Amino acid sequence: MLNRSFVRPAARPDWGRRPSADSDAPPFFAGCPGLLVSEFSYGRNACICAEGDPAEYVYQVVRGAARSYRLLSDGRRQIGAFHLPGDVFGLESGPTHHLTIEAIVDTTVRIVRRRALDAAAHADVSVACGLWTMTANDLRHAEDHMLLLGRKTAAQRVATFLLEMDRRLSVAGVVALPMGRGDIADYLGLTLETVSRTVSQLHGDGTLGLSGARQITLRDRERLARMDA
Amino acid sequence: MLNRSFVRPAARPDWGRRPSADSDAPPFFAGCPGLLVSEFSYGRNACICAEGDPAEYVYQVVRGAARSYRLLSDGRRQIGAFHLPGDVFGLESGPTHHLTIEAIVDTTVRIVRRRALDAAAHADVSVACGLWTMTANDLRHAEDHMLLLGRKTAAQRVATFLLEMDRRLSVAGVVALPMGRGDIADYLGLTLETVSRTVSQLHGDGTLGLSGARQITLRDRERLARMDA
DNA sequence: CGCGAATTTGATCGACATCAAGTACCGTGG
DNA sequence: CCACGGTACTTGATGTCGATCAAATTCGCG
Repeated sequence: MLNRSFVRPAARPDWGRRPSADSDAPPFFAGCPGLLVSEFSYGRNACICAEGDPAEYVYQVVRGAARSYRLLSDGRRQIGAFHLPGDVFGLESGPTHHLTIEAIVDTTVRIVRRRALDAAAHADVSVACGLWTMTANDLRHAEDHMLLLGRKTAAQRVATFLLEMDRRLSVAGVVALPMGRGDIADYLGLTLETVSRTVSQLHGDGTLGLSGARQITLRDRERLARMDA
Repeated sequence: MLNRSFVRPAARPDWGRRPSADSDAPPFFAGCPGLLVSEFSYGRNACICAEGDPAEYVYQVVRGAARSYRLLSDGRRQIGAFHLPGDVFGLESGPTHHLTIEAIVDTTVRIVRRRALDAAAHADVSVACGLWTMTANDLRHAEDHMLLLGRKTAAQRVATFLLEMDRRLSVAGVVALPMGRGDIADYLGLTLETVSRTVSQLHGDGTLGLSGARQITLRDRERLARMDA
């Protein structure tokens, strides 16, 4: 039943802390005066926050990527979302995190205290609406993903995934995936072998170009979109 | 591929409109002065709102039940949630609905205008937080459901479903399901035959008591919870 | 009571999982 | 720069769970 190597979340690393600095990622709650933002880095596979932890911080990816997931008792894992540069994650309405979140590669994030954000929301309704909108966007993504997990075929899942990553991180027509086949499989509710086979097939029929397993060129977005249904 | 009869959403019925009245369901945004609440009824399988519609109203179930879902182009359907008495649904942060919502049985809802709610949220931060919290609760449910759809076995899905319905609508130890096997299947990402077989098996081994297909007694919640993993 | 819809049950099929090698890739150290 | 080792990925053979196809039954309701 265990379909992956089971890496227990590591303790939060202390290295990498550095003073807040400007960067090229989009602003994090710009226009909120007095919101203290700091930067923090995590090594590959480091745990950023665990299910059940008090939700003390909200995060924004500056560089790198993260995965958030839930586990079944036997280790089966469902990744609910990938967080890429610019994305905000770890935002909760309640007191604790519902998902475990780990860095996929070496990752730098900005963080703000949840309490500070609450205060800003109370002072300014537009901040409160911003928080609501971010959660609503996450909900919309989850709704789309439920349709994928419940009803799409393996080929459709992979096509949807590639189009999503193309939209979110393609540069010069090339998608440079930060995550491996195992993470993709746990995101799509498949096994890594099925993901690999499906990608190979799309490569074989010319829909994809590959330069290494993680450098993918979408040669036929039309066809991918048609598969997606 | 079509795994269900395909009923196109009916037009919103006009019958059933009645003056706002107190009822036994929990209060709908209690403590918001000047929020005009009215009541509205829908027949079995009537469409309450469709994907893409402007999100003009927010709803609360008074009596009955509703399903919200998305469709693939070939008619495969994924139900994201069931809405039972007391539940608020159709709440959007953006301008349009993302899911189609239909009455499962004859259903009465309370409605408030989305604009009125926005106004109340701007006047009172606690209302804004309440809206955020409701969306966050929906998100949590969706996260749980992604784990179910992506990684649980058929038996685990049915067990999870029965425990959810037990929690949400059991009266005197009996769960009276408003929805049929087809709706359950589209909620759990299975076929109706698989749902039926799994329920039959749980009945056979004494875990469930049945009085008609939709009157279910959970005789062994412990076992269901253990199956659920 | 009788009709149509919902549900159950049975037989078979197929998509994806599992088990099992083999191969490519990448970082490290010689 | 290349050899090495480990991890990630690919590919192949086989198995299985749930889907599909196809009848019975049963249920709910007029």
